Amino acid sequence: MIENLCSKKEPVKGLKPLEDAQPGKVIMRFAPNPNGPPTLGSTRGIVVNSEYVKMYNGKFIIRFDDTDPQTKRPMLEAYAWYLEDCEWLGAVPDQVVIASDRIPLYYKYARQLIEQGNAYVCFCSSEDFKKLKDASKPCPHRNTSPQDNLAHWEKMLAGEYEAKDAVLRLKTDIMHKDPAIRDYGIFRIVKQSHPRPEVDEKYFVWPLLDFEGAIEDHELGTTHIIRGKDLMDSEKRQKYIYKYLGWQYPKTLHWGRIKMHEFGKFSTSTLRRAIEEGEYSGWDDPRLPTLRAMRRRGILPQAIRKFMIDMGVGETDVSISMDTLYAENRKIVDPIANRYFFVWDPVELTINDAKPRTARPPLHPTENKGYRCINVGDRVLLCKDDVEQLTVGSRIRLKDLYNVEITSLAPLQAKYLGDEVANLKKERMKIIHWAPIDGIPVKVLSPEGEFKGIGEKQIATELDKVVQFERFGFCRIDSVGAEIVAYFTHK
RNA sequence: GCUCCGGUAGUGUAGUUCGGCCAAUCAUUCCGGCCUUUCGAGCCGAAGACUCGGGUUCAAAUCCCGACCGGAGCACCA
Repeated sequence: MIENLCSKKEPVKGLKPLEDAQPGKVIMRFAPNPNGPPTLGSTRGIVVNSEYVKMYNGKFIIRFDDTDPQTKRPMLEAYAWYLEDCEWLGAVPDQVVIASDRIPLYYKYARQLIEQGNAYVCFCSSEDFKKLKDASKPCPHRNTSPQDNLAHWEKMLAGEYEAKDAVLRLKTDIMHKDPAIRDYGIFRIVKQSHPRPEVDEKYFVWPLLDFEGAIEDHELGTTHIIRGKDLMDSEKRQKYIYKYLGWQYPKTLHWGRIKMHEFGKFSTSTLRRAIEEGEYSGWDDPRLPTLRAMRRRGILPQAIRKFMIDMGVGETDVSISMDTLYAENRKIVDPIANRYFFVWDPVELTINDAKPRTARPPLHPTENKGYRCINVGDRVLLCKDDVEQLTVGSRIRLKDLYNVEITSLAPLQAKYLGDEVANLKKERMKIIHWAPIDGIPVKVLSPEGEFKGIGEKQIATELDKVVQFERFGFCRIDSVGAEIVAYFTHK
């Protein structure tokens, strides 16, 4: 009873239940065109689809919709990138399908539709057809007999027509009130080789998305489709195919556009060009919204999953800030990241009367993870930013070392003031971090540019881990050598 | 031009299906305070929204109509 009263108010966490979802029977797919690496945008499709499949103990399929060798030409490496990134995200597919391997299957159904009189080969120019279509008028080829259409189709397949000479259209309803639905094209001629060597120049006739997707969704047994709002019309179009073939259409869900504040509009093709021109270092340049870049920067897959799942499936277009993703990541990373000193734009400070000693700052302020050891003589390095705040007489605390008082600015010198930590606040002493003069050079690559400086030698033990450079931010240690390269994660 | 979809705080999101329990959820952001040998974390507090106008109703964020705003489709792209 009491539970009843309280339950109504409880907010539903996670994804909402799927309509008509039978546990164990749900089949969903993520269908990218591998014409570039996965980005944060694609990630939504990977995470949400795979999460639903997990919820219902179903089957998750990745299907490469790579049926355009020309305009949105697939990139050979990207097939593997998608699989890698899916695995990283904890969304290992139960099945992988490549559309360009299954062209004969599409031909089979095309033939069936032609024989039924539900598809016809159209020789209109696209402009002419559009005019007729917009006026709800059938084109002259609409009434061609199935026999003749079949003959034309065979010629298409044999390469006897050139690109743009002919297309195969589905007969829908030329009077349909929505012009987007009327007799749309399902196959066109593209005489260009496919990037996959297995396919290469095998085909002259390629299916268009609505056809390829419709056939595959049925063949794969897809029960639920989640796709962008921009493909809402696809459902209306594809239902004609399903009707003609006597199939049952999957349940659909749509989401709006997702845009990240920090990344303006970008398309895979413009990014690709910018990379080729050297504007970016590669697809994992920390300034890019690709998953590879996120991974390199130390954004953890769990954070991305949570971020995407919390966003849910809404038809509203969303424009979201990376801060939210960073907040999720910080929650995960903060308790496990070891702390280190990294001094950018270093300036040397000499403590005239200092005795050598070994500083032992904790690896973590709250977790009991041990200490790091830094040997200090009579000189340390400070950040230029901090030094600029100093005047002769400034008293500062060198974090986890000792207190000093500035005695000279140029050269920068100080005198030892004691180890006492109790009165720092009372004396309003600023606590600043430092680095040993024999530290290791560190370069940090961040979306805002590069930071160069010196860090503790022990950072070299953290390869591939996310650490926190105190008073700087979290970073992933990318490579270790004479110089350490780190990728900035977030504050 | 034709067609479709959406509009809850700065940003996401819950609630909209089957009107009342919504003076509206949660998170993030921002601000204030506490704590802390990091400008991190933690703790406490505060601010902040139903696009507008009509209608139906005892009662509307929720239903209807209109306007406005935003997005999308009408490709031989995906």
